[in-house]
Amino acid sequence: MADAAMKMAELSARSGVAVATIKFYQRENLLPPGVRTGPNQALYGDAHLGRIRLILGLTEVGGLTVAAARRVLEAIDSELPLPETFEIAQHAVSEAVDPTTVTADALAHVDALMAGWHVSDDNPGRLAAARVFDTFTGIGQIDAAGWFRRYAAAALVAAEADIDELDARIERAAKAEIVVVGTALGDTLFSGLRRAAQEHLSSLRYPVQPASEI
Amino acid sequence: MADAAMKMAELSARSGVAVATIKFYQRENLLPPGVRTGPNQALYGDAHLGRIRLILGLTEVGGLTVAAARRVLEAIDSELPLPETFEIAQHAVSEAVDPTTVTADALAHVDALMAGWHVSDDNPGRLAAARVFDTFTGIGQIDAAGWFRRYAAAALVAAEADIDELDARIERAAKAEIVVVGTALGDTLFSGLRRAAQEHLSSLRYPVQPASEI
DNA sequence: GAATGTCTGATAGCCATGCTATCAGATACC
DNA sequence: GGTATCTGATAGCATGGCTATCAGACATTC
Repeated sequence: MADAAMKMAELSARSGVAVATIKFYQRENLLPPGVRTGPNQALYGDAHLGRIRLILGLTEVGGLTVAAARRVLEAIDSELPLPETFEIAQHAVSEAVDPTTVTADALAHVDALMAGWHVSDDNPGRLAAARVFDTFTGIGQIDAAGWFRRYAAAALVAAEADIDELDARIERAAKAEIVVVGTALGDTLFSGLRRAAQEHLSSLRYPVQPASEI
Repeated sequence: MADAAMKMAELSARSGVAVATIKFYQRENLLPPGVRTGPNQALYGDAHLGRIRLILGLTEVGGLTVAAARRVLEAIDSELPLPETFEIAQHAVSEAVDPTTVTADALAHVDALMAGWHVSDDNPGRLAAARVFDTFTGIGQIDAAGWFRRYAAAALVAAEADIDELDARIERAAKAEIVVVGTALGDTLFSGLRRAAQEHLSSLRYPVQPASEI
C-alpha cells in the first residue's frame, strides 16, 4: 500500500469522488497536479488520496467553502512560520466581520471577558463574538454577560486542548496540518458535543413526566 | 414607541432590509403577514420589526439557511413543550448526518466520552461528533482522544450555561426564543471566543522572538 | 500496427440558495 | 382627481459547487 501510483480512474474510485470533481479541485488549486508521464497522462499517489480526504474533511465536515479550503491548504503547503499558518487558518474559517458593524459597547463587553488575554484588535474571533453580543441585545435578550463569561471559560479549555495537540507534533508539516484541521473541525466537534450535553442536562433538569406541559 | 403601526416602506427603512427581501421572507413563511386593511394594504407592528431582526441574527450571525431559520421560527411560534422546541432547534442548526456514514468505532469513542450522559442515539450532535472523529482518523491524525475529552468538558460548561439561561426566563415564549437563539448563536460565539483564546495561548507559549523561525 | 478504450484539459451547463427587479392593478391621501 | 405608494405574483440574477461533454492524445491488446 506504500506510495501506490495510480491514474485518475483509480484515484476517483479509491476516494469515492467523481473524476470531474477531482478535476474541479485541481482547477481550483486544492489538489496539486499528478506527475505527468506524457502530454495527456499523469500519475497520482497516496499523497493525492490523502489530500482529497483532507479537502472533504474541511469542506463537508468543517463546512469550509472551496475558497476557504484553498487558503487553508496553501497555508499548510507554505513554509511559513507556524503562527502565520495559524492566523491564516483562523481567518479562513471565520467569515469576515466588518469591524464597523459592531458597536463599541459590544467590543468593550467582549474585551472585558478577555481581560488578561493577549489578543490583537483584529482577531476575527473577537469581532465575531462582539457581533453575537450585538445580535443578542438587538433581539431584546439582555443580561447575557453570565452566559458569555461561561462560554469564554469553555473556549479557553478548548483552546488549551488545541495548543497541546500542536505541541505534541514535531514536524512542521504535522503541526501545520493539525492547526488547520483543528481550527476547522474544532467548531464542528464542539457544536456536536454541546448538543449532546444540552440533551443530557436538559433531561436531568426537566425530567420527562407523563403529560408534562411546560 | 410602543406598538408602532407602519406600512411596508417604514418597516423596510427601520429594519434596513429591502422591501423585496421582506416580501421574500413573507413568502418563505419566516415573517407573518401584516394586518390587512384592504385588498392591497397591510400594517406591520413592532413584532414584525423584532422578527426581522431575529431572522437576520439567525441567518447572518448564526449562519442558518433560510429553510433552517423557518423550522426554528415555527418551533418558537408553536405551543409545543419546551423539550420538543429544543429538539427542533437542535436539528435545524445541525446539518443532518447520515448515520450510516459514521463508523461504529467512532460512535463508540464518542459514547465513551459521554459516559454517564443521557443522550439519545439519534442526537444530531452525537453523530456530528462521531463524524469528526472519523474525519480525524481518516486524515491520519491519531491519538485525538485527549483532544476530544477536553472538548467534551468544554461543551458541558457551555451547555450548563445554556440551560441556566433558559431557567432564568419565565414565560414559554421567552424560553423558546432563548433556546433557539442560544442554540444557533452559541456555536458562533464559541468559535469566536476560541479563536481569541487560541491567539492568547499561542502568544504565551510561542512568544514572538526576533527572527524566530518555526 | 491498428482497434478499442482510457486519459487529458477546456468549456459549458446545471441546480440550489438567497435575494432583487419589474409589473399591473388597487389604494392612500392631499 | 391625480400622484405616490401599496399589494401579490412572477421572473431574473449572482454565487457556489459541482457535473457533463468534447476533441484530441495515449495505452494496451491482439
